[in-house]
Amino acid sequence: MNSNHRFHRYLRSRNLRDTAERRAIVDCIGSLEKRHFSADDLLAAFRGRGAAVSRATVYRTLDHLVRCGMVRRLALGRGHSVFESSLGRRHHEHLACLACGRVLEFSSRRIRIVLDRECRGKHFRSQGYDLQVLGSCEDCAGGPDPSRRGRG
Amino acid sequence: MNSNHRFHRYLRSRNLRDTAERRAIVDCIGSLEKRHFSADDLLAAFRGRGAAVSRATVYRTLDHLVRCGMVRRLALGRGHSVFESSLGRRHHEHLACLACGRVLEFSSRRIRIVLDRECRGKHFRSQGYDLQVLGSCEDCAGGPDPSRRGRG
DNA sequence: TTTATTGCAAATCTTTTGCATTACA
DNA sequence: TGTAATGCAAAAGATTTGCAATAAA
Repeated sequence: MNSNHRFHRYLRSRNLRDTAERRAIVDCIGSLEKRHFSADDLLAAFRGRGAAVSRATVYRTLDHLVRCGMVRRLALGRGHSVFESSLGRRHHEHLACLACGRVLEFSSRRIRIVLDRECRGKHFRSQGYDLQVLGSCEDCAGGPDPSRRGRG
Repeated sequence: MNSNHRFHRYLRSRNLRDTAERRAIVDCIGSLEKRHFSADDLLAAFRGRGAAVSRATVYRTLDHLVRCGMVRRLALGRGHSVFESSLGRRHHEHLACLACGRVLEFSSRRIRIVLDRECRGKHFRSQGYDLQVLGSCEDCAGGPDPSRRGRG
């Protein structure tokens, strides 16, 4: 498995251990239907399949996955992190509907170019970026309810 | 005061009340030295000047200010919101240094154009957007975590 | 007078942490 | 065997909420 192999290399390079729990979490993320998920969604998915991993381990493993670039941590919700598997996906931006929670995506080479130039000019070393447009999608066009921000 | 007047109009249009606490909070934000502040920074500023407003009221008022566009809620920190007064400022992007917390800013017409086009194409009604590049600033070069990490 | 707002404290919610136990390497 | 990882429960934060008292309109 590609993802397991990549994680394995990361763990090994840092003298971390390749545990059953960590592998299970990577697998579980790979099989989630939702592209964007919270730590709690992961826990729920585990419960759903009978398996079990502690909440603490989920958080600790997500940190590793973010650190090694296999998962992105997004700022879509409020009060909690929203994650996204970035395996085999090019960087992309988000259009998040505040009314129904739907998240559309798009990718723009032009934006990447602008940012690269900006960072270079300011001698800023980028480790990645996040861009989200908040508003309402086509279906919710009527009247978005801005008080209902969260749950990505 | 321009900002008080704008807030006043917003309150009035919604049948909300123009209280001393709300006015004090708007004033306090206007006099903060920090451009980016947390709810707690605001509370501290109040304590510093002898005045007092409850934590709950600060949160409730910040919500209103965000709703009426006088304050932006940023996703710079983790676990808490960072706010920024948007009065009299054009939209801008952030380069946030993970090591020292410094936040550089820049503005790009080109990015706005890309986003406008994208939203139009997807019939998405934008209410605003947030773009932040995370990484390390010139002074902190090397970063908090000098591990391998590419892609900007 | 009517009803939104305030302050307080308790409640929520998400994430982190200390520690004894378990299990990779 | 040595040490990192796990699970649990407690802790830590940030934010929200119920409610009685207060104050705009």
